[in-house]
Amino acid sequence: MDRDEPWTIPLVAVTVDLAVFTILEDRFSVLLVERGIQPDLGSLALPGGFLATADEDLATAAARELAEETGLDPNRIHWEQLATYGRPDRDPRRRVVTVCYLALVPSPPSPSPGGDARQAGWHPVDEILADPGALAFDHGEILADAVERARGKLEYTTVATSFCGPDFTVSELRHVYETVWNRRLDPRNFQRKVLTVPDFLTPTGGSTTRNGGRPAALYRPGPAQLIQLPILRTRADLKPGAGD
Amino acid sequence: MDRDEPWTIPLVAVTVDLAVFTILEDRFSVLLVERGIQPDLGSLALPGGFLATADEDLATAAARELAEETGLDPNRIHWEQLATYGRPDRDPRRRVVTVCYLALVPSPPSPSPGGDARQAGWHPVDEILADPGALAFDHGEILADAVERARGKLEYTTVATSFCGPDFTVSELRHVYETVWNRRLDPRNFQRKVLTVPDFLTPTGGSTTRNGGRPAALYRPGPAQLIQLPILRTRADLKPGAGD
DNA sequence: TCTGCAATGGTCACTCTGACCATAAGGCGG
DNA sequence: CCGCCTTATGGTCAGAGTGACCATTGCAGA
Repeated sequence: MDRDEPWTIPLVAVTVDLAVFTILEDRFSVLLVERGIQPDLGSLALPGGFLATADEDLATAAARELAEETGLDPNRIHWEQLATYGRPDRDPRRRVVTVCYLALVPSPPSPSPGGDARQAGWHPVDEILADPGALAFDHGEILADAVERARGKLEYTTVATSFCGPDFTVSELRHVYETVWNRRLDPRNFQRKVLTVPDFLTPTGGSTTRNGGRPAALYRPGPAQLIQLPILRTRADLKPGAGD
Repeated sequence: MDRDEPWTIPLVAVTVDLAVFTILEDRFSVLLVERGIQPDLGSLALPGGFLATADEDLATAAARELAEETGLDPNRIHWEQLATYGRPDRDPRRRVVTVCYLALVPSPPSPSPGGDARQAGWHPVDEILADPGALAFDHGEILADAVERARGKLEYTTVATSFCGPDFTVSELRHVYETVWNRRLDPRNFQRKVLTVPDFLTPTGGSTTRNGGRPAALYRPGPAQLIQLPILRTRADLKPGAGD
């Protein structure tokens, strides 16, 4: 910067990007859109967009994009800020800083096309992560961070219920954990654990036979947000002889 | 937005703000600066500043500010992104989005004045948190988030060693935990636990009598970053009759 | 040499977890 | 209507981990 030239506050383009997860056909899935413009025309990417105005609140922007991309009411799903990515060359057209959010949604509607009328769809997370060039820009890195965040939050918080419908069984909740963690959990031990956590689940009083076999008790999410004695996905690995 | 007027990408001013923690005189402390300009002239605030240029990398900006504010080499301390705060009116002068980072530093040098030649100093965290209006803007909220993040990371990661010097004793590490968590830990149980965590601590082979009493073994940080079986700050609360 | 202090060694009861098996309660088909 | 299959839930046991507590050790200082 020329010393004689007065410094002015740099201004930057800001976007919000979304990592929206659900469980579809027993697979941990992420919402991706097909880019309708260059660069990376036709590539898959996380949905998102610029702030609508220079003084749009970040969370408002994220909620707007979330509603647009999923057709869901942001007040009724779990979403939270992930991180901000700010390498200057992450978009070759121009400098963009992106504030990323993750969302966990229950059985989703068919995704609706976004502003660019591009194809949106759910993709199995493990398939996308296995292909380093699958996503445009730095969205592969962002997705990996979001997946790890989601996996971790299932240990310490009650957000797993966000993947379930309004009423669910312990077995259905266990399938959420098994699908997100790629790990089989013992049905008995899992049930004993989650029913021990205070205010994790609230019994509805009803039951269901929708999964066949013995009728299962139904639950709703309880008021707790944190799990004080966490459900550790790696604990079984600590056993002698444990392989992964 | 007027439909007939073409939309242009909004540009926003971006800052990085720092929550830098240390332990000073047995107190969990945060680095604050005294504002040298309006608004809130004279108020305390977290240090930070605008991007130097429109295409300065976010992490580079954070490292630059960190070096300026603490006099420490960012390559030698633990720092990480906290979150991004983007309410449009958080600064009454103009719209500013701030990307916040937290840093954990060992026995600090005296803080150096920053660009505005304003006073910088270390303040006990609990005193600042206890006074809702202590900090300018939304820095009180940011500080609360950073404190909670720091406290949580001591459970699941090895970052507590960042508060120690190059070589430290288990007792000194325990004091870190006790100071950050405001909680007394049993010396024997703490030692047994941290020495059980794989690669948390590496014995130097030496010992020290600097704390009086029986000579204590010295350790350096081991290579581990995550603590698979976490050290839970709240576990003692789970005992029957436990009060907080 | 003795005392005090802090670190470390040790122990026990209790809690939590992983593995496993048994029983119960439905739905479905013959 | 009965038998079988499936899934959910009840129960148990051994081992790991934790909290509380006390004893011993190894230094420094008087």
